[in-house]
Amino acid sequence: MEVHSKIKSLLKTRNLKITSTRTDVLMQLMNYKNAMPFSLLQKQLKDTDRITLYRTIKTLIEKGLIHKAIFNQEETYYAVCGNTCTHNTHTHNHIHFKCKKCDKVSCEYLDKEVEFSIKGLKIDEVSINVSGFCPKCS
Amino acid sequence: MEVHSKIKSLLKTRNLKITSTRTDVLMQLMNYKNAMPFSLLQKQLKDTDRITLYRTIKTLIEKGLIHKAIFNQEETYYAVCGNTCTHNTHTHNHIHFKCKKCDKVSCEYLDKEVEFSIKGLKIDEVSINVSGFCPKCS
DNA sequence: TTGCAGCTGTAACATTGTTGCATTTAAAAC
DNA sequence: GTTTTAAATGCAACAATGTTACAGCTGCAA
Repeated sequence: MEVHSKIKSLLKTRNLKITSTRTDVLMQLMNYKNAMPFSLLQKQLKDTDRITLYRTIKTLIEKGLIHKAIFNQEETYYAVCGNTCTHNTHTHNHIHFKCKKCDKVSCEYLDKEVEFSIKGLKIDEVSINVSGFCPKCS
Repeated sequence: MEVHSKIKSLLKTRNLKITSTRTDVLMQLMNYKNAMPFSLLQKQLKDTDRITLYRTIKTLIEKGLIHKAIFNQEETYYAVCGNTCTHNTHTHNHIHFKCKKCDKVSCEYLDKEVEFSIKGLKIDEVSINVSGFCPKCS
């Protein structure tokens, strides 16, 4: 399916109106090979109001269409979710990698889901962020 | 060794002057059984200037005496490091756990260090944050 | 084509954190 | 115990990031 139709269908299945901001955001994230920093998203969509952008992102996250990656308190990055995410389950068998040199953030998929068990604790969400050097920067 | 002397010695080994703010911060973190949210630290040390507190924390992190835990973009939590941390190596064979109900954040130590290998990437820092329910809240 | 729920833009505000600069203080040197 | 000074502190100003309230606009269903 062509990207634009795919976006429309994604929005429709979540009962979201097809607005230009939503389409633009999803388009940007889909075409960007890594997780996209907010500042870049804002730059690319410079005619879109900052607040609208925040609200759009919030909605898309809530509906399981995109997710965010944060390393410490640095800039927030966004990426589209796989098919497994819905409004109530963000299943992420992936982790986030950030290159310390070029700052690129990417989603890395793992063969097996990482499991933790710590006595006494009922764990239901795991977030793993690793940093190091990407192929280009090593 | 008594806590106050221990703090003095910790600061001395890092060539840090023994100031009341530094002593107070370390005292608070050492006496608090979990990782302490910044707001609480600020409340406990309400006579200390906010900026000084930020700078003190920054220094203590740089010297490997404390570390921070962040879940998404929520409040920052701080905890004292184990003996293995220095100014250039924050060795953490521990992960951070946040209870979704009571918001307590704790450091959980793992038997074995978690290792990741993803083809092409040179990984050198791993940060793992899990959330769920603590014994009291399950 | 019309009605309206819900999306958008503007303004105002809150929080978190940083920087510059003048003053104070820890602790080394005397 | 005094003096000295590099480092630490407190204040003011600022920047970034994000939220809320409200009036106006728009997607889309009837």
